[in-house]
Amino acid sequence: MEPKSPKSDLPTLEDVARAAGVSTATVSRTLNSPDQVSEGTRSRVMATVRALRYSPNFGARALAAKRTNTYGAVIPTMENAIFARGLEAFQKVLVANGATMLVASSSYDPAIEEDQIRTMVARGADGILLIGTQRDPEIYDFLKERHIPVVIAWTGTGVTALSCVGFDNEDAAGKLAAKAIGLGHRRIAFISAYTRNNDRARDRVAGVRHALATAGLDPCDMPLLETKYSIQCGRDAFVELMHARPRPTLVMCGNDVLAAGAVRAAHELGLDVPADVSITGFDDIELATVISPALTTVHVPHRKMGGLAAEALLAQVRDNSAPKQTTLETHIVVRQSLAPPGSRTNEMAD
Amino acid sequence: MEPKSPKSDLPTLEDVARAAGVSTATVSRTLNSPDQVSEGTRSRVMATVRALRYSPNFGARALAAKRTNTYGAVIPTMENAIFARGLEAFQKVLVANGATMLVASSSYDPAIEEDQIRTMVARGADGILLIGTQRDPEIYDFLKERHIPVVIAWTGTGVTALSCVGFDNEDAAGKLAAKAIGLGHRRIAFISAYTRNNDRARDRVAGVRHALATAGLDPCDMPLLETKYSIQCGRDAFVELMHARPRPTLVMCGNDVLAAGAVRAAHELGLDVPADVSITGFDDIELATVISPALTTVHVPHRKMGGLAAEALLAQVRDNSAPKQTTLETHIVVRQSLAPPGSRTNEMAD
DNA sequence: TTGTACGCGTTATCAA
DNA sequence: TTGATAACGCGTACAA
Repeated sequence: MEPKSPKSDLPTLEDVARAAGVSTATVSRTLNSPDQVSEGTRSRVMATVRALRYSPNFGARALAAKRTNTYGAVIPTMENAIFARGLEAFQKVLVANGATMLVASSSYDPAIEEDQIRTMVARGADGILLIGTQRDPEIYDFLKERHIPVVIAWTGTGVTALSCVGFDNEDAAGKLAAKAIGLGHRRIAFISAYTRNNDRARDRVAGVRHALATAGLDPCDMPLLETKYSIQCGRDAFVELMHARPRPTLVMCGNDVLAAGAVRAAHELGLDVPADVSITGFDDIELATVISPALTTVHVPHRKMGGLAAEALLAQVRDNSAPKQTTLETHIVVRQSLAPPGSRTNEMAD
Repeated sequence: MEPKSPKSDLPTLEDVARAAGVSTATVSRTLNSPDQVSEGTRSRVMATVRALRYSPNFGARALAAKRTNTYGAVIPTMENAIFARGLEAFQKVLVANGATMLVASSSYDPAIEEDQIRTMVARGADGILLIGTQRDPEIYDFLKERHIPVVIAWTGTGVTALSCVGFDNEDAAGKLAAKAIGLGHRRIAFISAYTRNNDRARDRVAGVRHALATAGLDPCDMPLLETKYSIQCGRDAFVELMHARPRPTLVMCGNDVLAAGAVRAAHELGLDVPADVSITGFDDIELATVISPALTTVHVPHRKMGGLAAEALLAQVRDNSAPKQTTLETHIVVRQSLAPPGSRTNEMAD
């Protein structure tokens, strides 16, 4: 072993202080609360800072200030457009406020997620963004014990002591189902993401069932398939559901990705969408607009959610403000994939 | 000001040491290099660590060890599937090695990117992942001066002193163009992402031009439109290109997103793809398989790139190994959007 | 407005 | 194998 990491020879606060002919305290103040320093010294110090290309040492700063200005985000995966969007917005707000983002993904695995959360804490995250409420309660105690503010996104229900910014998955899915029922659909099938560790997915199923019951239909009659998050899986599930006789007139999907797979499968089976079978999605990602027919789906304000989550977290950390629950509105986006059952219209849709 | 952030009352190394009846040094060793500690004390210390729910203080650790085990990734945007994939893989490898990822996005803005890079450094990143080579040379000096290893991804050309893991954008685009020319295409147009701060985009254009020249065609004749990264922009660009007479028989796109927009525009114009006009993409993201016709495109191993980038960075930081250039292979994925020109079974073109 | 001086929680060197 | 103890670089009462 030799020079190792000669990260040394970098100027320190003291170097700057000496060069500028002031104390380290003054340099520190100049950097952190400029208005406590007189115009003259301030500019002199700043000049020296630039001249020496000084940059504060992160560890030292964190140690002394007990704050890292770093926030963690633990999400299922970045490869899902809805989280990518949310994260991007989360990060932008953070940066706009001089903070930085740590990211970890859990692959929807609760054990990994817990690990990642602990890692975030160990890495000195000042606050943490989590997706959904579904996890071992112990982890919440852990976070509380360490006074780490948390904001939960993508779910707006069932959260009390924590900040959250989300929407009502159940209600949104229910409204879409109600609309379809109003159109005349009775035989409705559902393709869902795995509900085991996913409260959002579960809520969406529940919403549809509720709508069914409200319409006097038996929710238990609804064929339901759970599967992984991928186009291919949506495709396979759709094929399987189409074996039922009589066939469903509508296949609702827990998200747009599954719905895209369903649409493809329909084409492969020689079925016209929506003439032979209607399909709906959820999320309203770009994908929904690109396939044909374009998906009727539920629009979820992912970016807004990410941005608000960051603001909520920052408020808790910087202003020590209380946790706040925010519920955002969703709305149904009507496109071509949903039509009344058995409606073989000609393809001149708008 | 009041209690602020009572992040106190957390156990420290010293607390553990006292409780376990050993010195702080021993506790530290137990945690960081267990094999330097005897079996007996080790288990005793570990027990106390668990009992006290001790977790090392990040700032203190970073200050003393001069290392954060944190790596930064500065990318154009997470909302682009290719970067999301790469990042996900990058992060996974990092986690597998006990490290954590910081993320910042630049929105393709060089000034913002530079800022983010500096922030990463200020946040104590041990190494940094950058996309492409295109940036102010000064920033490289800055990084070198601070001994921060860098790995550049998405480009495999023109890098010498730094680690990189990428592929030959020019060559890949050239091969696809050559294939199309072989199919008989002569009037080829190109829709590119803005090339101004994007070496990948520029290389792809260059590759096509080169293929044209090789085939005895004049590269300057190729209509070229630069636009933003979005389906809508791809759509608009395509419409504009189709005003030319004679029309191009093939519109190549710098990426799959633009190509998806082009395909949509073709439909809107009543043009059949590929009978009336062929379209190609680049990247091979899921989108390419979902639209119809599915895109003939260039497959780029985004995940592999991200994973290798992490390994390269870790190697440089932990083993102080030398920068390494890695070039990955791409290949053409043949789907339905590219066919010989005028291959409409019957009917004449205007 | 500025300076002094201490403490923050670890790591790592050196002895024992 | 273990223990003292000196850095590490900065923030911040407190004093001037």
